[in-house]
Amino acid sequence: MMTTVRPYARVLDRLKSAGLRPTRQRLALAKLLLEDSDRHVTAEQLHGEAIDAGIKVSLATVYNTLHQFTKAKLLREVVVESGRAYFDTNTSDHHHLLNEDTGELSDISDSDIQLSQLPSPPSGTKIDRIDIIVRVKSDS
Amino acid sequence: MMTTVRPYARVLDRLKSAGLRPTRQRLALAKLLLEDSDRHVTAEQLHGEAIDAGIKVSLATVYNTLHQFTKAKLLREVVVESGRAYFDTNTSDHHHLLNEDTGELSDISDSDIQLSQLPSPPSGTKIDRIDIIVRVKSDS
DNA sequence: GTGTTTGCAAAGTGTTTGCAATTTA
DNA sequence: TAAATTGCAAACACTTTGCAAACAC
Repeated sequence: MMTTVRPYARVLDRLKSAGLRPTRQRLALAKLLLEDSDRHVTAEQLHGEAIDAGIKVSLATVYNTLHQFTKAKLLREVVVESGRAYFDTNTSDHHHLLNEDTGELSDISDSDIQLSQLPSPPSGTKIDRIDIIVRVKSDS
Repeated sequence: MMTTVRPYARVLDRLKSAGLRPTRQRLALAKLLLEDSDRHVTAEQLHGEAIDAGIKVSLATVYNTLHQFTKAKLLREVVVESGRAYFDTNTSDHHHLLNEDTGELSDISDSDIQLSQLPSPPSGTKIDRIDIIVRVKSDS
């Protein structure tokens, strides 16, 4: 019992400290998402998982929730292709490897990639974030 | 006269060597696109420019043409946000700087950014391309 | 109770497709 | 004239929105 209660409490605290009311749907989605630390999901995928898990939630709410979580820094949005939004449960500094054949997206830890030279940002601006996507394909 | 004929011929040759029939629409779009070397356009933008220039072309044809040009390596697609495709007239190795406040996208030359360490691609795959997007915002 | 959140369906993007009419070589 | 290309409208995938009902505090 403890083993199920503890992660639930952890998720609840994370929602609370993000200023998000721990509603039934948000808690359930947060549990699905935040329990694992290296997930890349689309809204559609997460909705499917929630339904499979017996959670009654609409796709619109999944979208809204994903954006609220992103704004609260519980998630990060990754843009790899136009027309589909991926959300990453790993919010620490890191980059991505995309298999163009399979569409599979995986993390590259910040320490596995080194930028030794950077342009200086135009005056009046500062660097918000640097996204690196290493696109690979079958070498056959 | 010469000054207008020459770029037209250049564009015509580029279409021909890409194996694309130089139709009226393709020639016109190619002229709009390929004359300048650092453009980032959306289909909608280019369609607007074509109409303004008095070229009769449909949005569907603009989309088709952009994709044909991309396949023929006359353009390169840049993914900066989900839900909108940008096409870059600069097909050489380079990266991008995105102003998140204005949406403005500009080039970073390959020599202004140095990757000193890279992960090795998973076995059976090879690196196709590395996309780096430096996202900046107002520092106020 | 009061303000927030939800679900639904409807509307909104941006993009692609099917097919008859047109154009090109 | 044969094959490729075009335009249109309709279909598409993904995402957002408006609003009444349900819920959390």
